[in-house]
Amino acid sequence: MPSEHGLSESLENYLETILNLEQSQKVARAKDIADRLNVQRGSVTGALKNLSEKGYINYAPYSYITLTPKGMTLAKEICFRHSALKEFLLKVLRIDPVTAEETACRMEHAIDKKTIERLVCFIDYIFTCPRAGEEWIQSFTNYCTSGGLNKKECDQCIQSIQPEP
Amino acid sequence: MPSEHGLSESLENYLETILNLEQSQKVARAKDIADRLNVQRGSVTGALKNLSEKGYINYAPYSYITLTPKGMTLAKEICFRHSALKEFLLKVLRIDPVTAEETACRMEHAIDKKTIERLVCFIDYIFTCPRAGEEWIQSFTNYCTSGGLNKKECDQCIQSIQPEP
DNA sequence: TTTTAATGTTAGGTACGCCTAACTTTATTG
DNA sequence: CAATAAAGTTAGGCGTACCTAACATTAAAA
Repeated sequence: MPSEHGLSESLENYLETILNLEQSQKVARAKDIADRLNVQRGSVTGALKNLSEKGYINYAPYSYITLTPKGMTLAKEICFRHSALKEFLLKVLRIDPVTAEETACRMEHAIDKKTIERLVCFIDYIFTCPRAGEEWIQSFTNYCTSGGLNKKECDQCIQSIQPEP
Repeated sequence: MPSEHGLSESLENYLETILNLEQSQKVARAKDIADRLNVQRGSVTGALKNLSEKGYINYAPYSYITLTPKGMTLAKEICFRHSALKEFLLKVLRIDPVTAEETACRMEHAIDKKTIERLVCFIDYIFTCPRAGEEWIQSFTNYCTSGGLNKKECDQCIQSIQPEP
């Protein structure tokens, strides 16, 4: 079992896609799942049967697909991991949107609950703590490109975050 | 192809293990690879053939295994991803060592070059920038457990990082 | 409503990555 | 140097996750 709950990366992706489709369209159709996951329609059927057997979706041939409560819970969890990772990549590391999306898509299956919660908290901390924040991240991107910091700029920087008297 | 170079997660793990064994022992023996990856000896042979065909290792039946230059480069890259991720989990997020190791092991196959470089730079920045640093991370762990910051403490905190006059 | 198009399913095939069990080769040691 | 142990290989099997192509069903259009 690749992940904590025992679903393969592939099945996690199906579940996630089903939730996304339920939200944007009203129903998840096999064709749309196939399109989003870049697989053939035939492949979807097998995955759906598998998810159904494991109790994550309600599935009957030729009928609509819905998530069971269990499936919904897990699907939301996966989506949450995805968006948390993407937010970190985008807003903290300032990775370009395309790479951020792709990377989040892969990493979401590898990260455990404890770590994702910690990561979310960290993002929160960065944008709450006055020692960090938006400009601090901006300074990070400068640090990355122009390589390094210098004492004078640092002193000025610290002055600039003094609390109002 | 799961990763940028086209090796599966499984084969990446073999390559990484071979490098680790080359470094600790002098040679990588199939038995040791099997032990480290928790697979049977028979499974190793197949993987070695595969890696050999793809040009990552020198392999002949019943002889020692060595990395080709190409294999060495990639193996080092994988190890680098592993250690960078682990460092982030340990020193920044302050995840416990066991979880950090396990999570790094999984995430190392999902993260791309651009992102890992950025992450390394970010860790660097955190421990270089006077607005961040060790105590800032410590304060993060407090933030996580006791939930939140308050203005007074924040003001004091900022005072405490004033540059020497 | 009947034809046609779109969608969904089935069946058979491939590749991967593991397993076990039998066998071969190499190493150890009495 | 032979007997035995350890390590490596092979062969056959299983589950996953795809594919294609043919077929079934449902939906849309004439």
